[in-house]
This record gives sequence, structure tokens and C-alpha cells, in this order.
Amino acid sequence: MLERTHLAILHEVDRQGTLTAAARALNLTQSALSHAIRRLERQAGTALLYKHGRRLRFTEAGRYLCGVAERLLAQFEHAETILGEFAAGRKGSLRIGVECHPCYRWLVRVVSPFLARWPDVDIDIRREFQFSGIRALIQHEIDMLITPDPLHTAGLCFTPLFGYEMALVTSRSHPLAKQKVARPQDMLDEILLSYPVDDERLDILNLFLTPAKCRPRKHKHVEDTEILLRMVAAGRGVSAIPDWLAAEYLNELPLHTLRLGEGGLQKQLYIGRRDKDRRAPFIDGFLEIARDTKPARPHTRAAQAMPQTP
Amino acid sequence: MLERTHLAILHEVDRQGTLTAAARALNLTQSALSHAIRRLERQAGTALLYKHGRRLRFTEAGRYLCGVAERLLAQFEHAETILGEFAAGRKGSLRIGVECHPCYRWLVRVVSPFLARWPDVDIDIRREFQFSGIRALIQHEIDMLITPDPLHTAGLCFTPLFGYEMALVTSRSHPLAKQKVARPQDMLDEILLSYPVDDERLDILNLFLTPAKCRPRKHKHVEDTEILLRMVAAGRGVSAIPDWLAAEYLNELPLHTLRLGEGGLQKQLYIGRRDKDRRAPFIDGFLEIARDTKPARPHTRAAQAMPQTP
DNA sequence: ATGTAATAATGAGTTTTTTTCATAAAATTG
DNA sequence: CAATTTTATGAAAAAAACTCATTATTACAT
Repeated sequence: MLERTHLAILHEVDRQGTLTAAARALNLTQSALSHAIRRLERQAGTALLYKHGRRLRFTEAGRYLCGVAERLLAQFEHAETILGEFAAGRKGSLRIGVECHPCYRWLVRVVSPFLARWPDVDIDIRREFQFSGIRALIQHEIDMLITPDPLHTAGLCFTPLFGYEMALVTSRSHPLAKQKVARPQDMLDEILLSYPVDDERLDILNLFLTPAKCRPRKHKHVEDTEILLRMVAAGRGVSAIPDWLAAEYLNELPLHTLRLGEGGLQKQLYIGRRDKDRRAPFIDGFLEIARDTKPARPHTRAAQAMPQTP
Repeated sequence: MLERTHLAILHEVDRQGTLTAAARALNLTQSALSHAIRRLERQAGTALLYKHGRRLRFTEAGRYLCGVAERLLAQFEHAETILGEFAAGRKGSLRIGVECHPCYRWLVRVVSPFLARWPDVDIDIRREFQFSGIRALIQHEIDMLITPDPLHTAGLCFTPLFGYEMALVTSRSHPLAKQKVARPQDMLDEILLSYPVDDERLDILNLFLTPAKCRPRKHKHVEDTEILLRMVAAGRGVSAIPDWLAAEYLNELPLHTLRLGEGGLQKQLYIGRRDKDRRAPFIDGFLEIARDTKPARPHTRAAQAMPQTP
């Protein structure tokens, strides 16, 4: 079978003119090359070189193979270079899962500097998982997971990114806009707008209303943050979103934010990855940029939870 | 170093889905593949496959190499096919040298049927040699030599193609057109038109005039047969060309042909090749077609030398 | 749960392939 | 024609690839 070495030998003989020189260039003996060529010729059933004086010349078949060699060797070398890029972790793709719906907005701010820093790494962001994000991470469906709910599992590790507080957003003209803190029973008459995720994953239900055995009058799903907040501003309902996300819209829309309970509904965002992923420096690179990218500072009427730097 | 086998293994694992199946397909053991991949991974410094359940999945680097494999393996296989064609002598190129200038016109008639019969063999016709055609043949600059002057040399063999006679061509209105045979002294007042080759290679000088110590009044070189004969027809000179070549033009141009001397200037065309060229059946193929392609039959006022079939 | 089947990983030993060494053969050069 | 350069070749050594036997892991079925 025609092998890369054969091509390399023929190519070098072509370049150097003699077996001896080619052998030197390849760190082999002249004998090794002679044997190798002989073997190939026997297998191919045709001569590739013939003696001309004390030098060698290519037969047509040999000349043809030289052309092949030139093309193929270049491709091999290129492949090895790319493989090196992979090995050095410069090349690859980073599939990032986001479990916290509104975090998408923060994530996009991380992506740009990352793409600039790692030009050969592609980013793919996934928001839908067959089961959980944790499982997707374990099963290599994604490489990193942005989540407020770390589930410490063998083989995974989570790094805290920043703390925040879930805030209740209402229209500035809403009756609740007079309060700074919302009580669960305040919600009984309200229409709750949320992202279209399972109820169990909605903190305002899980951690605020359900423990107090309260429910909103109505619960509607809205896909998009912008639209959700415009609906809130128009008085069509209220919603619970991260304080920093609300902060971004406070100047733009007539919104008011309230704490959810006296202590506020404190959350922490984590980034999870597989333990073994030493392979790719760009995973650490992403983490670093992510840690440096803080969300908008909640201010004015928003809750006072300070972003916690880990 | 990345080798063809590595690519073959990765490719097969991709196709078959499991190491075991790939091993079967490659006539190797599962163990061999496992070891081979491990070695490559160690060298490359990056994982290529990882376990997913009891199967294997490609890492990004592995997936990349799979793509490379697909492209490169195809090229290897193609190269081997072509090499096989060379070995079987179906593929190649036939470089044919022509020493007898006007023979070119006969040669083109051989080429067409040859190209039809050997579709993968290219033909290259050379008329200029650094030294002699014989030397070009020995040094593998050409593979066959068409020549009227075989020079039996070790390693070469010549096969006669056909006999012919060099004829003197004049305009039909030329004073010499009254004769059937030209004597050397008839040339003293004539302008000789010939192909632009060395005088020693011109038979009319070598074998007819010089032995009789005669010279033409003037000697001019003309490159192209068609033009040469039109000049002759216009009475601008006379020329010596093979009888069969003249025959092709007798109906077209007002030409007259004369014998050069009583016995005529008899020539024989040979085709020479290297002894060892057993390798290529198409060389014999060419010879066969060449032998079957006779030149135009000299008739009418032309000399009577019969083409001699060897 | 638990045994069974499928699959990959591993280490040791064997086989095959490649390489070297030593030397011969052939051709060029002064 | 001797000295030099270069390729060819056979035998031995070295390296690489492969197999065998076994273990480990996962999936599937009862």
C-alpha cells in the first residue's frame, strides 16, 4: 500500500537529486531509502526510478507519483498543523448551554471579546436540552453550562460567576410600584409573565409563591425579554427577572422593580464544565472573560443585592 | 507522523461506528486499532475519540481528521489506480522523436488510430534534439525514434517500417520536367529548397550531389512542406522529398517528380526503441499501428520504388 | 437488582516491517 | 587508472505493528 513515507522519499529524492542526499535530509540511511523504493516498486509492479549514470531518474510512473507526493504531502502537513492547533487548544468549538433564560443577554456580552481573543474557536449557544443541562454537559452535548442551579456531580466542576437578585418588575404606574418589597399575597391578583419554561424552574414560583401557598391570578409565557418587558411596562402583567437585567431597561421603559420578600430572592450564576477538560485552554479563557464580564449594576429603585465577586 | 493507516482506521471507525466492526472491515483486531489510535493520540497530543456509552465518539480533532481522511484516502486510492495503469502499461505517455523532417506528415496518420486504441496514453512528438535522436532515445528523453538512419547501438533496437525513394520535385513547367531521371549536374543551375537541417543530414547532398562533386546554385531553407512545395510549383526552386510525400501533392499542385540518379535514391524508414522497454505494451502497440500505416503510393510520374514491407 | 452480551482498554508476547551496517557494484572525474 | 561518488544488496538489529488473553465498562433483558 502506498504510504506517506513512500511519497516523502520520492519527493525528497526529487528535490535533492540523489538518494544519499535525500537520506541525509530525512535522517535515514541511503540503504533504507533504496530498500523502501525497491519494496514499493515490487508492490506497484512498476519501476519508479532507474539509474542514469550514477544518479537516479524517475520513470513516468515515478514522475507521476512525485506529483502526487507534492500535493499529498502538503495536505498531510496542513492536517498536522491544524491537529497541533487542536492540541494546543487554539482551535475548536465551544458549545455553551444556558439554563437561565435571561442570562442569554449577559452571555452575548462575553462572546464578543472571546471571539476576538480566540479567532479559531467557534461558539455555539444552546438553550434547549433533551434532559437537563447537567446531563448535556456530561454527555458532551455541550462544553460549558451557564446555570444558577449547579448540581455537583462527579466529573463536573462549577465556578461561581456573580450573585444577583430576582426582582419583580411592574409598570411604573402599577399599584405595586408604590412598594419597595413585594409580598407573595401581592401576586394573587396579578398576571405573571415568564419565559416559557417548566414551572419548577421558575424561581418566583419555587422559592417565593409556592412556599407561601400563593399563585398569581394568571400565568402567561412570553418568549422574548424585550417584548416581555414592554408588556410589563404597558401594565399587562408583572414579571420576575434578574435585577441587573431590569436595570438595563429602567431608563428605557417605565418600569419599577421590587424585592421579592424582605431579604430578596438571592441567586448566584455558575459556569459548569467537565473536570477533564484540561484539553482546551480556551475553556479556561472563556471562564476568565466570563468572570470579568459583570452584569449591569442594579441601581435606583432596584434591589440592593451586591454582585458578589467570587 | 500522521500516516495513511491512521486515516484509514479513523475513516472506518466513522463508517462502522465501532472499533470492533472497523477492525473486521480492515482485517485487523480490535486491539490493533485501539493501540493505533492511542499511539496517534499520544503523538498528536490530543484525544481523537472518547467513550460514549460502550461506543466511541469523535472529539473535534477526531472529527476534523475524519474529514481529512475522506479526502486523502480517495487521493491515495486514485494514485494507486493510476499506478496500476502504469504497471499494466495502459497509462503513460509516448514521446516520439522524428529525425526525418517530412516524416512528420506520415506520423500524424499513425497518431489518430493509436490515440483511439490507447485512450490513456498521451503522445508527444519532438523534432528537435540537443544532440542526436539516438542519444535522446538512450537518455530517455524520448521513447521512440522515427529515423531513416538507424545507428545500431547497445540497448536499442530498430524495426524497419517501409522503404521509399527520395524524389526530386520540380514545377511541371520546369525544364527538368521533361526528364524522368535527374543527374547531379542537372542541379548546378538550380535553387535547392530544403528543410532547415544540417547539410550532413540532407540525403540529396550526402548521397547524390556531394559524391558527384556537384552543388546547387543556391540552397534555401523552408520550414513548412506545404509552402516548400508551392514555391517549387511556382518555379522558385527544386527540392528532394520522399516520393510518397510528393505523391500526396501531385493532384493538387503542378509538380513533377524525377528519380535521383538511375537507381533512385532508396531510403528506408526505421522506428527505434530501447531494448528494455518491455514495460509498456503501448510501445509495441504503436509499432504495430506504425507498420500498418503505409505512406501514400507513389504513382504517375513519380519514381517506381515499391514500398518494402519488412 | 443481576446476570449476560457487547464493546473498548490494556499488557505481554509475537510477528512483521523498517532500518542499519557492511560491502559490492557501477559510473564519473581528474 | 586510481580515487570518489553513488546506488544495490544481504544479513542482522531495531522498531513498529499486531495478536492474544484478559479486564473494565456500559447496556439490556429478565
